Amino acid sequence: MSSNEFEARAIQTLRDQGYRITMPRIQVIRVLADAQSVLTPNDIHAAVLAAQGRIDVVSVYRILGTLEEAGIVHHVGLGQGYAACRLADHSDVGLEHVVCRSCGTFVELVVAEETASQLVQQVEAAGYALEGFTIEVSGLCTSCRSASV
Amino acid sequence: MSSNEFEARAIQTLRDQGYRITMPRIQVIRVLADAQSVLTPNDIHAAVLAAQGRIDVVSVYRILGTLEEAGIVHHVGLGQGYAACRLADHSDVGLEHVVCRSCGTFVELVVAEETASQLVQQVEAAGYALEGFTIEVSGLCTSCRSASV
DNA sequence: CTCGCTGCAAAAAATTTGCACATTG
DNA sequence: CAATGTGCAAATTTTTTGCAGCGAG
Repeated sequence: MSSNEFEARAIQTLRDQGYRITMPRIQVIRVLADAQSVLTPNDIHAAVLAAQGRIDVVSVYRILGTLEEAGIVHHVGLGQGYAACRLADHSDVGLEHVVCRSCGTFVELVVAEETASQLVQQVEAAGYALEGFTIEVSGLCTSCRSASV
Repeated sequence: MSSNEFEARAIQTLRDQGYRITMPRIQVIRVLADAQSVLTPNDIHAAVLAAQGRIDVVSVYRILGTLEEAGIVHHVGLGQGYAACRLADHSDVGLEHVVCRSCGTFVELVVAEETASQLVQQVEAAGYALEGFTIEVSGLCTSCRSASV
């Protein structure tokens, strides 16, 4: 999906859900559409200003909430919290958490050869009502790698 | 791994890496070991106090940093940031991000039938130096579900 | 005894809230 | 025009930093 397609789609989605189409919203959508990286509310605010736009940081927060609710953007990083590594070895592929949105309870799983859909089944079998599913892989991209940061 | 095992292992790990074993550190480890949910630094601080312990929030922050570095705890949620949903449909299994630790660049992938290890290969093929891999599944656990929160 | 770690104090940054005015539909 | 959304001001919360003293090894 191109940047323009994303913008058009996002606006349509907002409209469909009864939200108003306003300049601040368009500006935020545009910044996100063009972004090559994950942005913080602050980043977005700065980007709008840099593009000769005008917006308050507070509005950025509120708009992001709206966009998230409308399913237009993702909040990368489910939440902020620490969890003890209960599983002995997760040096290889990594670890997996099932986090309850309401109480924060989590379960750690080892997933190496299961597919995502199998994983979903397991989670549901464990009694969780699934709401979201995110896989975040962190590392260094090619350019940062060569810059040896 | 039981709560006690976790504590013992964590202390050994710290010792092995040349860190000192101090009361504040033990207290934080103990809270995390007993926790049934993901905790914020604030939560941890409160829990230590509730257990008749004594610690400063600032120390909690610093200790969490140490524990994370030592591989004893995980920081759930790779970071705070928003990303446009570029992929058309991710209503089902979810979406996946590859986020560069340094510049925040990300790539969104669709993963339904790939296994985690296959995914890792893909990521590496895309030029990323893999550092961490987290799958976070969010939903409602059984008890919150019945409480219909 | 020495260096690392902690507490205290304070600054800086991030996020939330209340309210009057502007704007969309 | 009516209701929604925004900006501004300010409070609140979260996180970071500097420094002197305590305590683990």
